[in-house]
Amino acid sequence: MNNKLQIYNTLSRSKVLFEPIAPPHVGLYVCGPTVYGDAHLGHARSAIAFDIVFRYLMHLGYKVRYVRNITDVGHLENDADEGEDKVAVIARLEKLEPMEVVKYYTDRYHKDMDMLNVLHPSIEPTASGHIIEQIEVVKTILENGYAYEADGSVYFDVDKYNADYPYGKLSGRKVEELLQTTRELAGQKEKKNSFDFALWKKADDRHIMRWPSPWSDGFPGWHMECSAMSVKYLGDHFDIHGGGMDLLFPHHESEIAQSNAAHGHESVKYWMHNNMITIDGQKMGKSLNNFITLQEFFNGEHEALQQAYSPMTIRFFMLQAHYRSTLDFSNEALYAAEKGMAKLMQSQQLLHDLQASPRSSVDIKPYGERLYEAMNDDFNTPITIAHLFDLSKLINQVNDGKAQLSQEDIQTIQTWFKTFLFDILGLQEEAQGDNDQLVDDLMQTLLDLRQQAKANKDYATADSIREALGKLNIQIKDTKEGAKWSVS
RNA sequence: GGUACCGUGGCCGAGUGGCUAGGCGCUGGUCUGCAAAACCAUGUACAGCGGUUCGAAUCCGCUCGGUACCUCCA
Repeated sequence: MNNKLQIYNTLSRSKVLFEPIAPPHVGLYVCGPTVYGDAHLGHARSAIAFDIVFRYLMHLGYKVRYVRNITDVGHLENDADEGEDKVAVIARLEKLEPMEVVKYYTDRYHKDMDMLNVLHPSIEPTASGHIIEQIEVVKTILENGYAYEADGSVYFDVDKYNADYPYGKLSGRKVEELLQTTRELAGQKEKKNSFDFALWKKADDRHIMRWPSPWSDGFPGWHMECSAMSVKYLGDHFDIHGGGMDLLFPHHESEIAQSNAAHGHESVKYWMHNNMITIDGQKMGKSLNNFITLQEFFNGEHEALQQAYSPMTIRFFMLQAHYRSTLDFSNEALYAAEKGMAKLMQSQQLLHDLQASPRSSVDIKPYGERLYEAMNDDFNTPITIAHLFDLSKLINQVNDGKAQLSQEDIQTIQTWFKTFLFDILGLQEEAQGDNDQLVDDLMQTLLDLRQQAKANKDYATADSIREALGKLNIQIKDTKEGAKWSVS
């Protein structure tokens, strides 16, 4: 087991050596989507970033339990109907049962993630399925004196908590400063302080999603589900908790507070946060209404898109930037990713029929070491990809007779591609359409015709065949071994 | 206003003191009937100003510009 993995811990704002609490087991919890709309590029970022973490940890030999929740209870909607649940708002608009909305978008989310080749988490708990667990945590926090009840709702007493534990340690905030900056929000009158947050909220009459509790018919507070479910499945002290940077405050900060208040200690050893996707320099997000859904990327149907981009192009695009950097969306960048990935895939395929030499003209060992170094450096996928491009160049040079590789080295490189490109980065060759025998035979017929035309120097016919196929997105390449075709 | 972060060649994007990042694009060459692909060649980029240092894109200060969080958001 490789023990050189460095992870950037948001808590310490530095890279630290990853040392699991109970090796070989690793507990990984990631904040999943709120299922009230289609997944967009930002959701993909988070899912892919932690898919890489999951995949690499498994590759290193750890036994990982990966928990990613589905938020189906919804959090408070502050602007419009106060105290109303996000999922409930949509449900009423569409005249559907809330759970119908939840099911619909959960299914679509799963489908999108499958297309992006994101592995399924080990456990995918829903907030609505863990109301009892959440109530238990609220009870414990009340018993420990860090919360108070007001008119059927329960609030976390930040002031009281802050006397015993530093509130704001994750996000670098201070309670005194929060006092001056917090705005007027729903339920303000019931709170002792503006920065107190709800652990349990009483539902008003119109609120359809509600559950009984010792305090009122209502629903759990914003941050409760992750605290309750992470601990339930990973224990009250686990390794990694991840999520988007926009969840840092108040969501994750409050989770830390809830852990201390409930268990007397923090639950999370390493906090990881992925950065945002930007569009025109601005965060792509639900609230700004500037998002492009994954389905729109896949079919190209959005005014900002010049073409469709395949799921693997999206994935490759993401991985060419480090997960902690913002990544700016543009057609040019996506196009570059598409071309770059095709190049990698092609040289990887070339490996299979590469001419081996008695001995290699280069020492390939350093290439492999660099691949691991890159991944060990806080999952630096852009560097990993850069090294794969170096290998790609080497392969092409061998193919051109400008370098030599032994059979043994060719096999080693094949293993590296399988391990890093496919297993760890999770890329896959795009489906070549319905590639059945009939298509193969038809294509061979066409290529034979074109070859005959070429032999007769009837280039007009040869080119017209190529052009006609080009319009069907079929590319012809003349190689030493004859013409080859591929679907883009 | 508070907190955190960023500003790299045409585009995207690594890199935190000295060693070619990488991809895409552009241009020229090799190959090809022509293409495509590939290979070879090609860009003295680090917001500005000052400082530390033998040496800074990289450290420090200031200025300018931008973003995120402080409200649900991946």
